[in-house]
Amino acid sequence: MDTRLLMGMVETLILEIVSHSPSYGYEICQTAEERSRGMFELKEGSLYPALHRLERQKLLTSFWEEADNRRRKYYKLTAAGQKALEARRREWHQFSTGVNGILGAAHGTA
Amino acid sequence: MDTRLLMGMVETLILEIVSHSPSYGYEICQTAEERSRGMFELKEGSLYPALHRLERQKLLTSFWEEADNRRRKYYKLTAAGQKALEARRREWHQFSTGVNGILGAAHGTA
DNA sequence: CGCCATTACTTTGCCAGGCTATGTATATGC
DNA sequence: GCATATACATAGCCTGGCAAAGTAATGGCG
Repeated sequence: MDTRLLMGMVETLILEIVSHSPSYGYEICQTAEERSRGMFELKEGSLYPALHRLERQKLLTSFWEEADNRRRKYYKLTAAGQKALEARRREWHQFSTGVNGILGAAHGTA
Repeated sequence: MDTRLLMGMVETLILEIVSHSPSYGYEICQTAEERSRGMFELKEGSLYPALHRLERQKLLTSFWEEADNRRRKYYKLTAAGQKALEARRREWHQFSTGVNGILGAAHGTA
């Protein structure tokens, strides 16, 4: 898997995962891996900076919580984050339609 | 359209377009735009360097040709290029499946 | 005939954002 | 005690898309 493909998608995936219920970095990684059936292993060096960017952009807010004797930084979607997620969803849809328009053409590949 | 999404796809799109019949930079741009229905406007600063990379990797070969009083550098797929294209096709399929596994989940979006 | 748009290729340099690697800290198990 | 898993953070590398600028030839228009 060429990780370059992930460019620009990491934030979208985070927004999506957090949109279901607040989550924290370590768990977001695992969720991404599970829900993509092993396709995406978000690396710490991509994940945490992305979370910080999203928070700076006010698409996420964070709060620390103690559970299982673990200190965790939970992130939850803001209203703006919800809107951004919807926009990114549409963007992904357009993008993949565009790619399929090229890759799929004259191949019956669908 | 977040152009970051294109990361890593430009080469694949070029391989695909050239696979039908040899083409040259300017025409590849137009083909990409048409076949993606205006989604992708490959920029010169991405296109030409990508063509050169692909040639260095021996996935494409080039030849100059004069037509319509225009000097054009045509590129055609090599056997290795054909294999690479198939691999990238599969990669794209996996990637988009992975993304849809996350974005599509619990939304019936498909 | 001069000027500009279009076609056509190339290259420089910027910058976003993925990754590796490293560092910190705590809990649990052996 | 020490290794491993959990958990967060950051510095620095490197890829590759983009804007912008340069080169050049063609053809149309006034």
